[in-house]
Amino acid sequence: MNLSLLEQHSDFEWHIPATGKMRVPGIIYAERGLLEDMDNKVYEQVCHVAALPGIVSASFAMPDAHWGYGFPIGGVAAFDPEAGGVVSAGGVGFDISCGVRTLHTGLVRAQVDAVKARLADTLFARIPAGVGSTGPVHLSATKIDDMLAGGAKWAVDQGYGTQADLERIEERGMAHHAKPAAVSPQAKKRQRDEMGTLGSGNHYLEVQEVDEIYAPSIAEGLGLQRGQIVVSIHCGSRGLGHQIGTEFLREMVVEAKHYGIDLPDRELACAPIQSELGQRYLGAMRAAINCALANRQILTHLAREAFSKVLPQACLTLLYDVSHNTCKVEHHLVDGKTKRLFVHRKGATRAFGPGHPDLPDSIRDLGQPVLIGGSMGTSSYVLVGSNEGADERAFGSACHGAGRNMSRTHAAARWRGRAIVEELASRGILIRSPSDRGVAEEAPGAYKDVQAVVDAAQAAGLARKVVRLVPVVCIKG
DNA sequence: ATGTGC
Repeated sequence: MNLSLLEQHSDFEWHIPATGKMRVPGIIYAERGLLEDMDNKVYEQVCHVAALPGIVSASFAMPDAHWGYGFPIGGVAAFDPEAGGVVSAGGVGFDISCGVRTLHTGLVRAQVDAVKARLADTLFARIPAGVGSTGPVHLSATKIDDMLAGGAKWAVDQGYGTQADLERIEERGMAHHAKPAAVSPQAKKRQRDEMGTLGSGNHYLEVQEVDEIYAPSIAEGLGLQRGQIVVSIHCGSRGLGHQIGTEFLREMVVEAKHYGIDLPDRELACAPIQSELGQRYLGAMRAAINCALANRQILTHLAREAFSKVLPQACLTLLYDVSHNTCKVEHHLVDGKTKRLFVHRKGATRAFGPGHPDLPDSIRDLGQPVLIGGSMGTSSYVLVGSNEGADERAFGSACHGAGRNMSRTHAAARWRGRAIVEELASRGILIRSPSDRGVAEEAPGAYKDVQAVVDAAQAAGLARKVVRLVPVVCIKG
């Protein structure tokens, strides 16, 4: 990115003044090195989002931002329905409610090392992974509607997990005001056999060791100690979310001119929040959020079954589950007034600070866990939201992962999946994946340095580092 | 991300 286009406000905050059709400024949180490596497309996309109707405060980008469809991945934007604000399918992303959950296991590293290969093989046999993978659950048309309305709560009611799990999921495991009727038959059909599957791309189930502690008292409060083993699951709403994104994007492009919206880029197709189309998309998107929450809940059940075969002393309890592709209704302070806003986070994590009323009682004083998935073979991090006084950054948001810095095509041409698996195995990290090409596309070298991203997020005041996690076993989609 | 590509 051309830094001469930006106004530097601090080492970690850069502004794009509102010019031309921009209604608000752009704000990018990153240090100089990350910014220099960012595609100029991120700059263009932040500016385009700033031109959408009803946007408030600023168009934000997180330190892991990269070029996405319409909105940058790592983008945050909030819209006021009272001021003609819009909802955008491209602002949520295709993989609606893609997210990460992390589970305690009660195990330490030595216990896993003793059975590591068997654990990897058992998880790989149990966890459906890859393009078009199907799962152990098959849903009739009416059952699908129950799932779309009930989310992880529905999954727990079906026997996949416990009530205690629900406490540690955003919105207690269920998005309200989901409208299964707004989801097309085609989207439902695609999802019938895909519940409890990882999918492909950057999705994974990883066994990790807590390797470093940065904030001892918060780590203790979250139940995290050095040497402990945790499990993280990264996946989303599979074919259903993708189908909903595709269909509404098409409809929003066609309808935009009827609503009098001048699109800076057709990929930013959107509809007024208060319009019929906007409301229908929100209902379908919330159903997809419930699909993703139910999916991660069923995968948790499968992981528990796999652990029980190899390490029966393990007890998998949920630390937290956070979605990073969403549009949510939240109340935030804008120009001294509390407003009801529709906050789009695309490749960005909610990061509420300590004391927020939406956090579970048991961890409210610590702040919301922010789960940052690293690239394959590198570290992941647990952060917590921070309250930087009244000056809440980006509506309480933080980064979501390392962020790509190379296209999938480029990565697949440069690396061989098998060589990467062997190299990681030599370092004690066991990868199991159905796809060599998929592994090559996810080569660690195709991603930004996750440590630089997390350090920038902390320095910018978006969130606070708590622990680092290193991979032991990775089931890769 | 995706029964991967209008």
